[in-house]
Amino acid sequence: MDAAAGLAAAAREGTPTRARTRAGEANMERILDAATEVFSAYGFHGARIGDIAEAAGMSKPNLLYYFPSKEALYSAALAQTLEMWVVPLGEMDETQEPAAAIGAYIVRKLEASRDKPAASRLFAMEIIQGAPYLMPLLTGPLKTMVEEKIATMRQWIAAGKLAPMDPLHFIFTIWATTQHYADFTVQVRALTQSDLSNPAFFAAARDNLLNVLLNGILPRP
Amino acid sequence: MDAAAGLAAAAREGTPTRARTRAGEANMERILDAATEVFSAYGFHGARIGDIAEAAGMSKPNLLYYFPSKEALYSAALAQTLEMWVVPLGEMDETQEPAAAIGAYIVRKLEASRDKPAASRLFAMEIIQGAPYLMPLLTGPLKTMVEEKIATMRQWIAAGKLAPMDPLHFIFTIWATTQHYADFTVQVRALTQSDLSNPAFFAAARDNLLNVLLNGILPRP
DNA sequence: GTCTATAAGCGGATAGAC
DNA sequence: GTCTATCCGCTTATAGAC
Repeated sequence: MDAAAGLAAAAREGTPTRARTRAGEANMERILDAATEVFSAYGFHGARIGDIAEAAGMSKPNLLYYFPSKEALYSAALAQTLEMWVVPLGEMDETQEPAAAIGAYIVRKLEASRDKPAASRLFAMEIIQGAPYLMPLLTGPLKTMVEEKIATMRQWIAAGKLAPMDPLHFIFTIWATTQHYADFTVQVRALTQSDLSNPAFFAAARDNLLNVLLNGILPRP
Repeated sequence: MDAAAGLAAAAREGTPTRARTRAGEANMERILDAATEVFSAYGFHGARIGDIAEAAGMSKPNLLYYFPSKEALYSAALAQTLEMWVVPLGEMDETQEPAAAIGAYIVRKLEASRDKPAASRLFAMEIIQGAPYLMPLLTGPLKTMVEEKIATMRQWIAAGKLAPMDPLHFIFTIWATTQHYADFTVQVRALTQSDLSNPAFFAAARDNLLNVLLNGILPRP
């Protein structure tokens, strides 16, 4: 979707890189993956450039050859994360049936929590810490997109396809519940000895969410 | 409730303090409040003892007179936070009607997000970072308590007072949705220009949650 | 109990050889 | 492009006067 792609692209702006060779690109990818992992686990200040370099299999100065500073690296890791975060929302539109559209969105978000948990945690930490890097994107493109989706849900309600409810708070409810499994994995694991990477657990989480959330908003027959 | 009090008390263990005078106690409280604020905003590593001291209105060495190290201070702030986190869960028991009991729990948690948002964020950061301090409490007392509440919900389901569902995932759903308003305040504010401290916004969030979550689990008439 | 001054160590970033 | 060696600033924690 356009808005989502634009949002992610906007986040990438102002991130000076290096080296356009094939090996260089591969290195940058390894660095970004390592950075996502380490930043999400220790926060911006707690993360050590040396740890990221080690995880990426290179020396500290070599990492700094590709990304000029810790801030630039953090910013780049966040930008990569954003894409995963907003694209699924863009896929929901008013031509679909609400139960199918919202159900698909919930499942996509839950899959994202399963497949890229560190990215979800990185995003969560950035927001918790006040969104120093992402704030312009929240108040700009993300807001526009959310308003679009609220309008879609209002149409569904007007058409009697959804029970009357507050679409904005319902979007928060979807975000909160699906991201919880990634952001609070450690707590989930402590209480269940399992997580989304276990197919049976994933299915149970998915069924609970579809069941509770869709039952909560579909009109009573 | 006993389990909840025990949990919070356990978290306080091993936190050597100082000074038992009245003024000393007041200072320690001011320090803990400041610490909760600063640690939740910057993370453990990002937080500066100097900033906490300033926010508490005293010098850095004086703060270190009350708490022997940054770690001890962090640990103490977390312990204070835990109480707020677990006590409401303990209040839910099988003598109540499920809709009333669960509804009351949701509202209590949402009030906690409104009244102590920094504490919620501190807890979230600790979990996201792997729960280095709280892990023993998660696998021990918290787990016991959650299992108790799951049993309660199973009784309600067996009695036909709740639709068949997965109580554990439903508890995650409640935690996720209520804490979202504290942990992601910055995003919520960016999208709505409001937050839980605004009574109308609080009412809208509460009504959405009660509506969606309770509709989702009450048996169809 | 509270302060000033300072010690000690760590981590981001750079210089410069290869 | 990648490394070793090093600089410099910043922050925790302590010493010791008041």
